[in-house]
Amino acid sequence: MPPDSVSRFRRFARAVTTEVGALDQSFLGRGRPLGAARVLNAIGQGTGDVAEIRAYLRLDSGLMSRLLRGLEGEGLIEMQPHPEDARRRIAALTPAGRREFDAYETLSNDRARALLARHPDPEALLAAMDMVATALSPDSVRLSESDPRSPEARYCLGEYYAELARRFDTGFDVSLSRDPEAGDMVRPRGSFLLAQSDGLPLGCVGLKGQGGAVAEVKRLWVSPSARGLGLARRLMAAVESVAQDLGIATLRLDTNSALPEAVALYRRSGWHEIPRFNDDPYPDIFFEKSL
Amino acid sequence: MPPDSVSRFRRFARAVTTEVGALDQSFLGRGRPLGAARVLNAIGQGTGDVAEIRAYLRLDSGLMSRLLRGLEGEGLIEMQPHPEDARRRIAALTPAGRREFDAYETLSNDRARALLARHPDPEALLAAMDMVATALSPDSVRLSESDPRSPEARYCLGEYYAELARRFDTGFDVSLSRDPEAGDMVRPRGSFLLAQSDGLPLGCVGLKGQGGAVAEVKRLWVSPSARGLGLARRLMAAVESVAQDLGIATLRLDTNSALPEAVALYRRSGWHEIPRFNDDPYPDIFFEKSL
DNA sequence: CATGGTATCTGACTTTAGTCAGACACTTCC
DNA sequence: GGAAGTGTCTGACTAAAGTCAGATACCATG
Repeated sequence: MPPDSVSRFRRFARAVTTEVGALDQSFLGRGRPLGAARVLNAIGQGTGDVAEIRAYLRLDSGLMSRLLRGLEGEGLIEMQPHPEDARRRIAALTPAGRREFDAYETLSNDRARALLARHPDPEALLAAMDMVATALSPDSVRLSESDPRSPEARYCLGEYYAELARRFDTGFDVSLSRDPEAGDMVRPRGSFLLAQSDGLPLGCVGLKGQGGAVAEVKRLWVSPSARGLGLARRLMAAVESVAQDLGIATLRLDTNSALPEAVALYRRSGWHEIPRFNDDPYPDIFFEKSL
Repeated sequence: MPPDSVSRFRRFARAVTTEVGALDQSFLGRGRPLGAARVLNAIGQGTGDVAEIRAYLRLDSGLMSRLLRGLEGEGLIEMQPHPEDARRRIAALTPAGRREFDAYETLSNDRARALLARHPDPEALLAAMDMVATALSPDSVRLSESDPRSPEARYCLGEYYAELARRFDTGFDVSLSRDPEAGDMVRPRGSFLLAQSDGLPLGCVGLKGQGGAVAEVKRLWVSPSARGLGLARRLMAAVESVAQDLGIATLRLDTNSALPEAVALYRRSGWHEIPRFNDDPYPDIFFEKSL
């Protein structure tokens, strides 16, 4: 059989099924059935809201109730009433529960580290995993406003600069570009938007304002593992809507013809070319859009 | 939290766990417990040898026996004695079993197709999946002798030519190169080795002989998704051992300095450079090794 | 404040998965 | 040919997972 798409996909499915099964096995080593371990993990990760966990793990209410009682009996969790709705309940880890949760985390993390360590090119493997994870859960990409100095934002900007350096024949040196002050990309003057899927930053865009009716769109970047999903378009639409919110009438941006996808996107979405409006050495095309 | 390696890995793990779970759910739709469905699928895929299936699915002999009886009772399989060992048994699908097996296959395949279809770049996604699958099961790469005209071999050669075309500034045209007759790479004159993991071809190498004491190593290729795992070295070691088997005393090969990894590998493994021994336009370095 | 809807709990189940010891027929090796 | 080992089957279990029909307490609405 030649390796057609479907059988390649299914080889992948077999490999990950084995891996997932092996992780489950290792979870059993802590003397607790898998169902209880999963609930404990969900509580440690998230809100502890019983209904939410139940929806996430797709558990019957009866089963859920019993599993919670089991964990409570072990002294790992404590149940509290929901502050706004006395029918609901919130589970919280006790110190012992936190220790047990950490032990499960360690199992997962060690497995991850071991697998990455024995691979010749961990960064390439992670990039592949990012792409697969994004493809498997494409609906989960969420946009949010963020401080441009947050770790996630810094990560995106770092990737953005690295990509510019690769794309420009002359390389790219941040210090030569007019690096906007982070304060210009924070409300009320501007904003900074992040696209994230399950915690992983996949893209960003900045809105740099000076308090006037004109602002600049900067730092539009989408991770290679998430390209083609329309994320850039979503980011641009979101940043325009934030700009309107801030009372901005005109948006500008500069870009480079070495980034043809970006240029095409701007043209498609109502931007028109204008003459150079700064003396930054890197851009060679300039756009404007009235809101 | 910045996206460190481990949390990227674990995002991937969450995404595939969800996907695996969803596929299991869809399998349940056929009114048969998962255990029985898995056994039926294993029988449809492979040999039907009970011991083999039991090892693959890690099932207790008692459980296995009951699951088989259940499938037999449904009229989906028939048990036959093993021709060489009367203790062992072989399971074979009945026509009804084949239909049921196909229904499960369709569920999996449709899922795969749907996911690939909604992705903007299916080939990139598949390459990522290949890399992940190979990383998750690195021990499973098996070398085997194959006909160079088999579909798997053709696939490898096609990838090999495409890669040469990318790597050479001048491009690469197979017809200009001295394309060996497939017959020269078949025993007794030569051989062709494939590296495969779970059915997916990951690499190849050819041994081209003319019946004399000198033969040529050709077409060494390793898939990008499996590089760095020492596969090229394994292929070269295997081809040398086949050559000894065939009574060949001296091996030669030609290559190009645009492929520095290959050149380094040859130097590391006991080959020494010799003068040009053909007038093929592409190679510019020539090696020899005595066995 | 009555009504319908919601979140969780309880008890009484069934099904599935997994374990273990022993039986049996066969193979392998001395 | 006998001893040790192997592959499968059987019966008797346990544990885990999942289902379902109330019960109970609470919320939202008119």
